[in-house]
Amino acid sequence: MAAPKFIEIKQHLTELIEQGKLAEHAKVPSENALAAQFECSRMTARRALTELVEQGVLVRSQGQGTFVASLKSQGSMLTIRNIADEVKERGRDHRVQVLAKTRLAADTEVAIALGLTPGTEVGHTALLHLEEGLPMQLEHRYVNLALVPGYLDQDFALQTPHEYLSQVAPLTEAHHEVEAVVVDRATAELLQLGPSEPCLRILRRTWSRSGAVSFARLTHPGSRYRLGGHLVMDN
Amino acid sequence: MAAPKFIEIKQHLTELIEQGKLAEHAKVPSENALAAQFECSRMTARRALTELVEQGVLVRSQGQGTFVASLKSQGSMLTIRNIADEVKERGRDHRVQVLAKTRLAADTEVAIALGLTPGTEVGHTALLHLEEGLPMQLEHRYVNLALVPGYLDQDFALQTPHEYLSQVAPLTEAHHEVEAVVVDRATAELLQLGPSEPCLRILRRTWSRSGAVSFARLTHPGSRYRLGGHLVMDN
DNA sequence: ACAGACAACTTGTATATACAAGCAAAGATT
DNA sequence: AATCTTTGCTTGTATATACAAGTTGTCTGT
Repeated sequence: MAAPKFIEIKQHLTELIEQGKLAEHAKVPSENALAAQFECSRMTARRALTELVEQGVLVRSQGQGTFVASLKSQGSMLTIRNIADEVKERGRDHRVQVLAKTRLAADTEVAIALGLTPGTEVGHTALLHLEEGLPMQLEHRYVNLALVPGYLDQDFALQTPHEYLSQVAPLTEAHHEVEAVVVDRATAELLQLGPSEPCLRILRRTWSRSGAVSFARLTHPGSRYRLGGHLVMDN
Repeated sequence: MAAPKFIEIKQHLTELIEQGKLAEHAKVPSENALAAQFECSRMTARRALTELVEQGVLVRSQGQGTFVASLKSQGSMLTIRNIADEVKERGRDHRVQVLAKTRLAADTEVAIALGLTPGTEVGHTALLHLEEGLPMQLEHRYVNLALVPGYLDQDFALQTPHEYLSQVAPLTEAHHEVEAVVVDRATAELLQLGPSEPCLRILRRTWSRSGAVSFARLTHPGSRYRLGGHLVMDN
């Protein structure tokens, strides 16, 4: 099945940039030129360009044109890391305790995050990730079983959800939010928090081609975890 | 002069959410309903909704509708944002209180962050950023005066450090870290925190061509601020 | 009471068209 | 040679229209 036209145009331009055929700061074909080339309307071409602008790939200016941006993004905030890999890169031991693995009816927050009707059954896992025997992440994850029917059959002590989902529903898009929170007593005990210790909470939704696959709540002890990010402008 | 219609619709919806007339997870009027209400085309209403979705204010699902996402303030990890712009994009008023503006000798942490010898004099500013009169960021910033001699001559009630530094030392690289922290009593009072409320702290170092320019500690009330990020993989 | 069909609603994608506003290049005038 | 005007290009905003795809509610038949 053919992708939408605006997706084709986005992919085309992204490939030109990746292959060096459109260098940084180079002028990109105009909306009219792309419309002619792809035999679509100017508004369809415009949508492709607008989305690439929002992704930081292009920049544009009324009257002047559209240009390849120079920003390249790196760092753990900008990619979706497998937590086992993060820990191993630090030369540390990673273990998982599987606390729960059930089907349950999606509440409103989970349903909206996954684009489902509230009450729809989803797969839910609760995992405690340990680094050198010390808890450093409590992961609650909700997965759309229509897209990943085998999710609850996996042994997540042996393979992280991220690893499994990467195989069966490769990531195409992610949205995440980071906040500082105070957690409930049970979570505080699981994570072995100090008194009044805050947590860093990451809400992460991921999509594959077929739709929203996973909604994860990742909770880290504030004293033992921080996120890093690194932006480089190549000028 | 009137704002574009799609901007009016965005502001209208943002106000409803802020005033509590549209609660978290509430259903938002449909594209057709908004088009009728604002006497515009469905595509214009759609553009307003689409942009609010991209800002993380709304979430939507084909066939189900459009819903209010989280009410927490959001920033972006993917770009280095000017906080005044973040606040204004939410249709909110941004003010700055200048708490301190001095030269001081860099301690070890600051010196390392800026690539200087401890004891070197740097420019230091302490600013309280307010959104609708409510504190939402305490900014401590240390700037290398060798690279930006005019830093302490600026009026940061009128122009944020980010805006000024963008002019005189354009950003080429940034590194940041995000953590959840408990702050000292003075900071808690400045930010008007609730009891035991944690904070989201962002440590941000930025470089221009000539070297490390700025080291900023940004502290946000955990109850009123979260960071968002959006990744798209073109596979 | 339940299941299936259908209608009505929603968002998603797309096209054609029009005018506004900004910018740059070319041509005309001084 | 310099300046001004005009033209042609660009992006920005907007509308009308159409069909696709997903969801929900209602109605009908069993």
